[in-house]
Amino acid sequence: MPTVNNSKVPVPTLERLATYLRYLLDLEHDNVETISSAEVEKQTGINAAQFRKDLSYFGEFGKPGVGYNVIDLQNSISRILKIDQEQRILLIGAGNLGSALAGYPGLREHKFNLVAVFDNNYAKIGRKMWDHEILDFARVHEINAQLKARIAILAVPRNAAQSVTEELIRAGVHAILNFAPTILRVPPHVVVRNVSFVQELAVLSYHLSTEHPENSPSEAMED
Amino acid sequence: MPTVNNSKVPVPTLERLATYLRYLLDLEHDNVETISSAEVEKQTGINAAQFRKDLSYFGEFGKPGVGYNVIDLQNSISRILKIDQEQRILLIGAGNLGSALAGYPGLREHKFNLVAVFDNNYAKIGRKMWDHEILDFARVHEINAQLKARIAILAVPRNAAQSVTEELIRAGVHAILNFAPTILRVPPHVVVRNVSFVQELAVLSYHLSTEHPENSPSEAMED
DNA sequence: TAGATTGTTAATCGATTAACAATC
DNA sequence: TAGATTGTTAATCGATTAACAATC
Repeated sequence: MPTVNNSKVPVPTLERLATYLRYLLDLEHDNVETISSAEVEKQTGINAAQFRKDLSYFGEFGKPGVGYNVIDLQNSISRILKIDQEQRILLIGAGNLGSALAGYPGLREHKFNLVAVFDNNYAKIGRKMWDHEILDFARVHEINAQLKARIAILAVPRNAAQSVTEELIRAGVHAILNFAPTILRVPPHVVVRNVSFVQELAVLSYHLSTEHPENSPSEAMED
Repeated sequence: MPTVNNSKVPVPTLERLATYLRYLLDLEHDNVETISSAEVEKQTGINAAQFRKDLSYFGEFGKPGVGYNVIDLQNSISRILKIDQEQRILLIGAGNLGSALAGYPGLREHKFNLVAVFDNNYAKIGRKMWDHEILDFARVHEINAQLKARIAILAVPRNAAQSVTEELIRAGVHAILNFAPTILRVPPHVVVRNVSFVQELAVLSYHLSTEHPENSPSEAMED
């Protein structure tokens, strides 16, 4: 996917940082104070050298002979990903998926702040979804001039996705999480991440069929 | 993510195959009969050699000097991904996300057949979600002995995810699409794909902050 | 035939991982 | 100090892409 990669940090590194953060929150919950990269490997399956390398793009966070302070590393990763501060988000599309996303508590927990919900369906505009009034997408430019959100979640039908994207960019959005099953064409300064359920299921389907001649229920867990 | 990769086909190739398929459906809709790899590159941004290489893992699908027949290639890719035939799917978790997924028409369109919905909440069991009665997850083994679904979609809270996964594997599931924000430990014959909204947003957030000093709305589309 | 485009080889690029000197 | 573990370099691995002979 031709997603912009202006920096030298590999995208897989960024994805893993989010994984580490989640894992560190678990460790904090279990009152673990310090963790070594070897322990990370044992518990997450991510190679210890990979973990250290990922962090090394951003600085030095551990103590040789000791490891990493769980809370400090949490804070460092949050700061790297810029999710230590509020990130305002627009949601476009108040259908089933939009509604599920708007109601997802994980957003708030990570300081993602859904500031407005838009749709173009007059049957929906003016109604409430969770605690958000559904706004007319035609007003997105005007409204985002105030809100200044830079991230949008796109949960619209595929045939609307490209035109909505272009309007969002005019309204000042720089980053789009796209749930529509289509490739968005965007200028180089805009970042897009695609989520496609059907694609994920197709990859699973491929693995199933090739690897499993027949039903073989198993009890063993690896590691 | 330590997802199983028993075959020699790169996972990115499989992901792109699903993308090509989507694109070919658009072409069919536009009554395009034949397409060249150069045209694919122009319209999807995926390198022409990449496209040909991806297909070459599975055979020869084009005619030198001519290109690829749109319909034939659709059928070939569907067969490769094994989505030319019905794939039965279990959905675990009848919350907001589960409901949105169950109502998603894209599943049916791609021959994914949601055959049962489970939850462990007695307030939900017995109710209807779309056209599915919500079943007691405690009965998954018994019920899937009949249904023989091999794919499950996991839309449960993170703290339930691991135990539900283990029960699913005992019930004969080999492939899991995991929406819970946690790393699942599975035996080697089980394939997992993770979807994490927060992770996606975190990657977007990183790119935003590093690349855009200030608001600069733009009208230009690339290409 | 001449022109176009494939399938595949080889070169390039980039990400992962092993190894180890530095250091707590 | 001795043991543990980091940060980083260098080696390995694998995926992407350019180039081109084969062929329609």
